[in-house]
Amino acid sequence: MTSVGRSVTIQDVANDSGVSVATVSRALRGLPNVAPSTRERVQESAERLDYHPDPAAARLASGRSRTVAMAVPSLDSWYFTQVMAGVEAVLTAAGYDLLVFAIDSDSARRRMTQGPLVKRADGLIIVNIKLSADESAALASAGVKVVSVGAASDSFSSVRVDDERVAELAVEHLMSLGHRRIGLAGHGDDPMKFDVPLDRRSGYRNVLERAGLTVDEELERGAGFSVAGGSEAAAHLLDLDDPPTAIFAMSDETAFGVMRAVWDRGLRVPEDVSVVGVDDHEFSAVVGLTTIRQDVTEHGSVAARLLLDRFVDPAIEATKYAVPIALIERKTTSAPAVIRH
Amino acid sequence: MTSVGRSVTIQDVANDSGVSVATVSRALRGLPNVAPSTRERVQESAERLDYHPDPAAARLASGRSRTVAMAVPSLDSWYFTQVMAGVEAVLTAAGYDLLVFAIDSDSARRRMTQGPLVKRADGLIIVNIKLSADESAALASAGVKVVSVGAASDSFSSVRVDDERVAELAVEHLMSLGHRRIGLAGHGDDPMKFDVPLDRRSGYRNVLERAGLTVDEELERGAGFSVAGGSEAAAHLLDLDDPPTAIFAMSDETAFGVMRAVWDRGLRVPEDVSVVGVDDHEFSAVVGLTTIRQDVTEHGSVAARLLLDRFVDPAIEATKYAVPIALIERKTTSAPAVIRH
DNA sequence: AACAAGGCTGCAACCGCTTACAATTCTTGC
DNA sequence: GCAAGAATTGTAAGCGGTTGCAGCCTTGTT
Repeated sequence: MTSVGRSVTIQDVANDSGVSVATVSRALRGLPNVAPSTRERVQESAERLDYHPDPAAARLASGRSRTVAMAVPSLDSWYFTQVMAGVEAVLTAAGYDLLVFAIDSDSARRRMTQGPLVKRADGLIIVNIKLSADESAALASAGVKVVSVGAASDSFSSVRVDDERVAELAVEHLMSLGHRRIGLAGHGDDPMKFDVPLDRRSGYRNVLERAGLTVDEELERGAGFSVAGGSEAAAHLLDLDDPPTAIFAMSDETAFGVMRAVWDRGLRVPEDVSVVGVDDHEFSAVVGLTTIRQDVTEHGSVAARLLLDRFVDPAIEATKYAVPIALIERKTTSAPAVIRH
Repeated sequence: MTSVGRSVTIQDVANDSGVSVATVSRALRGLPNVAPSTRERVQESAERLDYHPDPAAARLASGRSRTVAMAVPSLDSWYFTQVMAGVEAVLTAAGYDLLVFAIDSDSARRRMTQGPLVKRADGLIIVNIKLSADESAALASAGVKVVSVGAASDSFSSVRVDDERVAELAVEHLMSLGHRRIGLAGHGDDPMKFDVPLDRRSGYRNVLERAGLTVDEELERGAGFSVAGGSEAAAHLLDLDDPPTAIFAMSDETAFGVMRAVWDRGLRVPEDVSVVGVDDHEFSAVVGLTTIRQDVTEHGSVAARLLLDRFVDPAIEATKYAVPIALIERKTTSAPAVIRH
């Protein structure tokens, strides 16, 4: 029993409905030049026989895989999986498959831009990964459409937030509360070299400069977009001779780490140190973190949609989609205990 | 420029190395019965030409896709993505592709067990989803190997924790601190009908009964494994005439929601209400949540490994792998303010 | 009534790889 | 030195669709 019964093929449907396999193929895929009555008959047969085209065969014959790959630096981060949720929803609705890759090594990265991956997907969504010119060219010449989330690009569409503005919103908020010595946690050398941290640092500096303050590089501390990174950065900042009264963390996860470090020193948030993050992570509401909200799932759904559009019309121009942002004030920011000037 | 150049095929390698395509195929896949010298020559050609077999063609010819699908109730939960990280790492190392599906509707569920999915993957990893006998049979007869994470099964391998024991550890810990009125947040009618919540409730009840306490169903409050669910459940429990002095939440995410609700009432954790969760989520350390630790990523890697084993030896028997657990005491549990008896 | 123009269908050639089976070449035992 | 058996390699038939091209039927024209 449970023999792996040969599954029903297009030939079976053709026999059943009395037409050729070519007509079945055309009828089922909604191509023109099929008599309505024929199409109906074929559809009825297909349904009755529970026919499902073999994706491998279709792929081989057509050269299209109806699959898109998504490459992220790591799978265990909240941000990436939120994006993935958005991507998956749109793709599934359109009948596309989603292939997932973690790009956590050079070899994985090579796999992404060279042979293997390319033959598996029609499109690629990269998240917080910046491609080199060579890599972009390789993908383009292989016919793989790319959409970038997080990092901008000239050669393909991207969806991101205005990162400078994100930082400006956060820092302006802290300035308006009276803070003048504001730490920065989160820029730094990202292994994937993408520009989000740099843009956010620019925004941070813009606000300080516009207010006539001098930028103190001592207050800028690199950190991964992670809890651990935030803790490490905050520990450093709090140990300064003249520590900041507020810290702008480049992501909520970083901010949680910052808060942890503040608490570990017996200090209070926001009485001793104000903290503001970016994302509006699910737990931000739990701990009352003030943050710059962005709809991360929307990043994913927009990216998927842009890619699908590109499939139907390859000539469509690359667009830069900016997701809206907003300051969400909660309980981790307040006026500094001692106003400095 | 950037013309989509025809990529190099097995025929090109055959020509280059002066053998037939059949020999190339055998040589490159490491099959026996290929002269060492020939194999070497073929490998050298393949490498020089940058040959990568077309997965669609291989799939069509062999009937195997070297792809496994992973189905989760939702993609935006910490738990599922941790599992995914473990799965992806193992799969990628073995040269397998990972297809991801969110099973959030009946139609998605049907898609999983019937035609479409089955033709896309050799194996399926389901997380916190319990298959009906019909569904299992459908997959088996289609030749798809299944491994379950979270839910147990008789027909295929599963990896999970001893859920009764998880709950016992948590509740025993609370009892040892002196708590006698302990709330439960998290069991309840899961849309995917899986048994983790029920088993954990059993464990919870076991401890109470062993201690000679009567089970008060009023203290058992359903909730999704989410922050919102935890808040809702805790709000209900705290409104009881005789509220619990401690709450066992079935996941850390649930526990965070519980804590939120406690704080919202102006109460303190653990002084007024002790809280213990399950998972050891990344943020548990941040907020100091006492929890029952389980290595979720390991769930994924073990599941993937079991599946791969099954591919090489289909006759291998279904195993039930239990991931170790441990109580991690932090700062959300303490003796109750008033010891009742 | 003859003819051109479409609208539908079927034919058949791939797509690139796997794998039975046949063919050829080596080894070995005697 | 020769036949049998083992080790290699080649031949060719699929796998299940897609799609360019040709052929057959209707219709509408003149």
